[in-house]
Amino acid sequence: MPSAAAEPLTPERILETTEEVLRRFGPTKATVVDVARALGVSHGSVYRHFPSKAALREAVTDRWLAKSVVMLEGIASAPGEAAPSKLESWLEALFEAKRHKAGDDPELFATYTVLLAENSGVVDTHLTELIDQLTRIIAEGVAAGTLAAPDVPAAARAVFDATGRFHDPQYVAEWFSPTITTEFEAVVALVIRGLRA
Amino acid sequence: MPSAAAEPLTPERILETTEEVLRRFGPTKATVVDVARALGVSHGSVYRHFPSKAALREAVTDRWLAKSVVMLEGIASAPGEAAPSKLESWLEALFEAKRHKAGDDPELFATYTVLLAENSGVVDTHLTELIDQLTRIIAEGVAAGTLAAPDVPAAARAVFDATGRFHDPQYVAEWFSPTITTEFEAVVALVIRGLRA
DNA sequence: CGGCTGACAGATATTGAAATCTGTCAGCCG
DNA sequence: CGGCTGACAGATTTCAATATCTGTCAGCCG
Repeated sequence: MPSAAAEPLTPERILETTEEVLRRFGPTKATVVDVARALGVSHGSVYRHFPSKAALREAVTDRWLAKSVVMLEGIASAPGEAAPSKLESWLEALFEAKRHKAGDDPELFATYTVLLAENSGVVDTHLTELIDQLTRIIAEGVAAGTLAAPDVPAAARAVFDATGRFHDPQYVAEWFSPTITTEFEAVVALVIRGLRA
Repeated sequence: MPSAAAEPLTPERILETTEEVLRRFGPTKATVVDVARALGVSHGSVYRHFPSKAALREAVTDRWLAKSVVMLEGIASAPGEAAPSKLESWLEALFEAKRHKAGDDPELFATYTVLLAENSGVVDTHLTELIDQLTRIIAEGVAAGTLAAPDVPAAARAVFDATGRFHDPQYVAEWFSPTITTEFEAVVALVIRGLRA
C-alpha cells in the first residue's frame, strides 16, 4: 500500500479523485477500486462516504453541471442589460460553453455525456434550474414591456426546448459543422421575435 | 432448400422480405442469410441485386422514410389553407405521425432508429426534403403577406431545428410524457409568432 | 472507541476459442 | 448463355470459462 497521506479522507477529496480517474480511464473502465487505489486507501473506505458507485458518479455529475449553472446565473442576474438582449446573451453563453467544453477535450465530454445519461434525475434538476433562469429573464422583459408571453414559465420552457439542438449533448457532433453558427442565430432570432412585445 | 417459388427474385421482393426479417429479428440479429432463407434462395443471389448488406439496409431505410414525406407533401401542397395554419397542421402531422409509429410498435420503431443512425446520408436527404416542404409553406405565407422572413430557407431550417424535440427519434422516450402536448403547442406557438408578419 | 482494512459472496466484465456471417466467384443447370 | 448456387477466406459475433468488481462486515490498529 502506498505511504498514507496525512490528509483526512473527505467526500470532497474522493470526488476530486473520482473526476481524475474518470478523466484517465473513461466512464466504462473507471472503478471504485481505481479511485481507492489513487487515494491510497481500501475501497471499503470509499463506501464509508458514498453508499454506492452510482451515488459517487451522481455526485461527480452534479458537481460538473453546477459550474455552468453558476456561470449562467451571472448573466441572468446581471443588472443593466435589457431582457431581449440578455436572453440572446444567455443562449449564446450556454451554446458557447457547451461547444467549448466539447471541443477542448472531446473524450472528457464523452465521459460526462455517459454520466448524464446515467443520472437523469440530476439532469432534470439541472434543466429546471436553467429554465428558472430563463423564466426570470423573460419575466423581466414582460415587466419592462419589451417581451410578451401569456404564460412566462411555459415560454421559458419553449425557448429552452426550441434551442435544444444547441445545448443537448446528443447533438455534439453537429456543433462543429461550418453552418452551425448561422443555424443557431436563425433559431435565436426566431425565438426572440416570437417573444417580442 | 425450400420448394422454389415461381416468382422472379426482384429488388422489390428482397426489400419486402428484408423489412419482414428486420421486424422479426431486430436490427442486430437480422442477417443477409436470414433474408435469403426467407426468400428460399441462396444468400449469393441477394448480392446479385444489392452490392452489400449496408446497401440493402440503406434501401429499406429510404423506403420507410419516403412514406412520411409523401404524407406530409399532401399537407404542404394542399390548396386553400392559409400558410400560418398550414404550418401548424404540418408540424402537428409530423409529430403525430412519429408519435403514432413509436407508440404502435416500439420495437419496430427502435429497429428503424438504429437503421437511421447507420444511414446518415439517407437521413440528410430526407431532412432536406422535409425542410423543402417547410420552405414552400413559408414562401406561400410571405407571398400572401401573412408571414415574414428575410431568408425563407433559413427560416424553414430554423423552424425544423426548433421543433426537433418533437420529431427527432432520439427523443422518443419523452413523446409519451403527460406534458408533451402542452410543450409542443408552446414551441409551435412561439415559432409561428416569430414568423408572423 | 472509531475510522479503516481486507476477505468474501454475488454480480459484472473480459477473453479467447468456436460458430456464424459477409462478400466473392468458379462452375452448374435450365 | 445467364441467373443461381454453394464452398471459401476473412471479419464479426457468440458463448462459456475466468478474472475483476461491487458492496458488506467482522475485526484490527492507532
